[in-house]
Amino acid sequence: MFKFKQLFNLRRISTTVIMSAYNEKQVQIMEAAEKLFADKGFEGTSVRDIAEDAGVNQAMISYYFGSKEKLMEAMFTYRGTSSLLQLEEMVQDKTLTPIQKVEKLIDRYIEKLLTNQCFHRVVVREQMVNNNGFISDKLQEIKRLNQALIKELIAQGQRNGDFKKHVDIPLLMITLVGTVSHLITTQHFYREINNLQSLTEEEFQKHIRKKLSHHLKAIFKATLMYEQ
Amino acid sequence: MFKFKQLFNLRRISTTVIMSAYNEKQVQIMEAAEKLFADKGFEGTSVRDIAEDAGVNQAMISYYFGSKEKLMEAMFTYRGTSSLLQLEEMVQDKTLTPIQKVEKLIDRYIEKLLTNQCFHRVVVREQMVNNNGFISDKLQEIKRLNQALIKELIAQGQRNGDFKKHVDIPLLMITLVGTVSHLITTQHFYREINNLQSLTEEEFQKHIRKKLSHHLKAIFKATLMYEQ
Amino acid sequence: MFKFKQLFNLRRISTTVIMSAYNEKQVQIMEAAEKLFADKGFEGTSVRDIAEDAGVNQAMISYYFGSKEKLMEAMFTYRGTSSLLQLEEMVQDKTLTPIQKVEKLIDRYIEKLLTNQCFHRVVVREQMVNNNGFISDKLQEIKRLNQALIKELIAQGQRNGDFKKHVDIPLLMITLVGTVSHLITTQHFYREINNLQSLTEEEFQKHIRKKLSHHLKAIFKATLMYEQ
Amino acid sequence: MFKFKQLFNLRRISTTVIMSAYNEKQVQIMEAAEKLFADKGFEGTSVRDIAEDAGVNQAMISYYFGSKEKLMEAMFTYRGTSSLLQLEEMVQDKTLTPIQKVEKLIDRYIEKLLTNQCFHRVVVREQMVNNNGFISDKLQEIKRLNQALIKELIAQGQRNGDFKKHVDIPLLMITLVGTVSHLITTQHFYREINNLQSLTEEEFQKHIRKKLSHHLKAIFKATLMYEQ
DNA sequence: GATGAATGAGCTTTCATTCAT
DNA sequence: GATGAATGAAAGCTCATTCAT
Repeated sequence: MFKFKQLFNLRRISTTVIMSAYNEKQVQIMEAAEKLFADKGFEGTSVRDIAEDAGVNQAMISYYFGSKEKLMEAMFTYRGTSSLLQLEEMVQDKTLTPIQKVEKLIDRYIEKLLTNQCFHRVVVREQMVNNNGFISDKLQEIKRLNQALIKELIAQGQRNGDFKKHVDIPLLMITLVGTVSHLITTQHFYREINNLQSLTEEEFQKHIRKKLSHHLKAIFKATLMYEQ
Repeated sequence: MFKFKQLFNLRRISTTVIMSAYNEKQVQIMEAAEKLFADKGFEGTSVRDIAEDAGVNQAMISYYFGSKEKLMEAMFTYRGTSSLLQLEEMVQDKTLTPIQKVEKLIDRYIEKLLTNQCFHRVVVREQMVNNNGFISDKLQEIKRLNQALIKELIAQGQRNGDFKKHVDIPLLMITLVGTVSHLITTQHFYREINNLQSLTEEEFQKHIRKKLSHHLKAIFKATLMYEQ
Repeated sequence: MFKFKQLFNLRRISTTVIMSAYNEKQVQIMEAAEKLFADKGFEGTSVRDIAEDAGVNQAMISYYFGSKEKLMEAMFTYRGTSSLLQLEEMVQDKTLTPIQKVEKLIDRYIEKLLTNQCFHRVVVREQMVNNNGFISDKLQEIKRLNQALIKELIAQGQRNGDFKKHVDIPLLMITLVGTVSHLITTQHFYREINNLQSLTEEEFQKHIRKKLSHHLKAIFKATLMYEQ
Repeated sequence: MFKFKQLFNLRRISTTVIMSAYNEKQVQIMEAAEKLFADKGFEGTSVRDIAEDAGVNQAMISYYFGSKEKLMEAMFTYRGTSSLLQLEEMVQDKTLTPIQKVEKLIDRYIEKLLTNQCFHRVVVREQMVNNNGFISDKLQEIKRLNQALIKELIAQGQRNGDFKKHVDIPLLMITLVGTVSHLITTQHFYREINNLQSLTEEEFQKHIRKKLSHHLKAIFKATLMYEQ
């Protein structure tokens, strides 16, 4: 019996290939689940639905993940690893000014959430639950780490005099995440209210990417920098 | 049989008081449901849970609302009525400057969401679903109306020269809603990451109210007004 | 919702009516379950089977008993109460000699097991499981009480000189129970091997009742009494 | 494919040694199954459980035995062979008196059941099922043969005047088997009720062996022999 | 008007077995 | 010969709803 064996393998990273800890079928299942959880929520999605969409047998979900719950956790392990903004090297990058770093951070963050909209919607649902065990822990870890790195990044700008001394970093983060997040989760309203139905899906995504980038950069600059 | 008779006509009793169309027991049920839907989602909450928490018979939910689904819709009718920011008179108020109106708007909005956190968490969950029928319609109507009023409000400031000409109002709205919303739905993380566990619940609520107000006003001013 | 409410009512005993703690439908279910558990074992019987045989909906079993497990426990509560041999008054009866009491005991015991063969087969299966929780406790309680009463009964015979001083009461009990029990559970072999297939079921039951009575009384007498 | 080839022919290798028709792995599986079937019953035991306890692959059980059902049958073939009390030579043994033979029979029987308690518990469960196909046949064959031999053995005593003429041999057999059987299957109750928890497992087994031997011999003597 | 009883449909999970190698 | 992967079937249970009073 296979069950859970390779799940805890470390991800081996070579120059080009990232060996996933999950095999093809598992990824297939997780991606079907992700889409459904995003649309209908965890409880609103049945294992039958997932199996059908993933084109696998219903029993295979238990076989590979143990339970629906564990499948969700696996999804967070799978996606969650890349939810860290991988800011470390950027924070230390000496070729960029703090303001360039902030701009890069904003674009990178928008990019990350927009290209993982399904998973992000799952996160939005799950982070509302107070004590979600494994998932809460995972999310808290990611949030804590991201905030620490951004704090350091802003501290650099404060040290060299580019940024104001007193900045409410936690709230600024919440505005960044909250703005992108809210637009992602309510984009159908945004589209309709602002009469953007004529755009193709692709154009629309490009549109909000650009708008968000400009808008958030302006907010960050206004918040962080002295008036010029 | 009683069913659904009076549900959809609000009876305006006097000039100022709107008597709810829902009787005591119905409100009881809706409030229990609201709390549970906020915590565990619509699908994650059983009619039995609601009945238990509301201290009523399980059959009574179908009896009073027709179905679990309809109960949710009733909740949106009940709460949704007051979700309109009631901005009309404020927009027309000639004793306030546009900038004062914006500040009042922000505080009113923060206040509204913070005092209706449970319902707001329900909204956050529900607005993610694309075609939610009645609920989507209700939400869209509210969003559309709110945006129109704010547009008019900002237009006043633009006309009298207080505000910049080119403002991305939709995105500014999304930042307002997204920031408050994200803080509400992830407050347990915010509290832990920023070491605010020592505060009482009440102190913590006061804390975020003040922080949000200051933070969002600064963002709005920076976005709307010319640098001085 | 009904669930488990009246299960813990005390059995009210009036002159003629014994109010069962279980309603008609519950008894119906328990009797269907008893038959099936006897034939196929607890694990070999599905809730579907029980529901079908009892002529009720599958969900009703959970509704009335909570679970399959709890149904079994209810069965032991229902039948177990009468598993006590109700010897108390007989033990104290001064109109009977000890030897008459022993004979009455044997007949009563044979009678009890033969008229409750299904339940008895369930007991035989269940008593093999070492720590069966509620059921083990129930069985132990019954066994302990029965043995205590028989000990007292035999002590009476020993005091008045009818019975031998040194009698292995526990083993004598095991012979009594084991003999009846083994014949009940293997009666189809007994019938075939001893060529009793021509008897009707009723005749056969009468046959073994008589045989057992005679056989066990002889053993008890030989074991308890001095040779004459 | 290998399947079932050699299962049903015992190869008599030398005059005294019977090489089992089952290979090491098969025996391993059967012994794990025996323990589990004894504890939890056939239906209560999953193929996975057996595979785990036997330290083999789950598929191997179907591979070696065809099915779970067939595994059980194989177990009866494996153990059942030795379930015959091998009385033939004893019955014909002219160096022993009938009474000695009966005593030897009792001890041998107690010994057999006590050293094969697991298998015996499986038998107790299975013999309750009315038409168990292969297993019923096997059991009936054993029971029939044993009873015939004992009949002959007792006939010897009757012929030489040691034993009474009218003895209910079938019931006497049932008392023998039933007593040992009932003690084996309810030994945990026996131990507790008679306060024997201080004994080690080994001491306890020795204890009941001795008690049973003495008790059953007394019963047989009283039943078979004239009072002296 | 209100509710205990009842239920069909659906849920997640485990089952024994077979397949492909 | 041996086994990891896979699966249809069935398990026990809970669901939202309706019925009968």
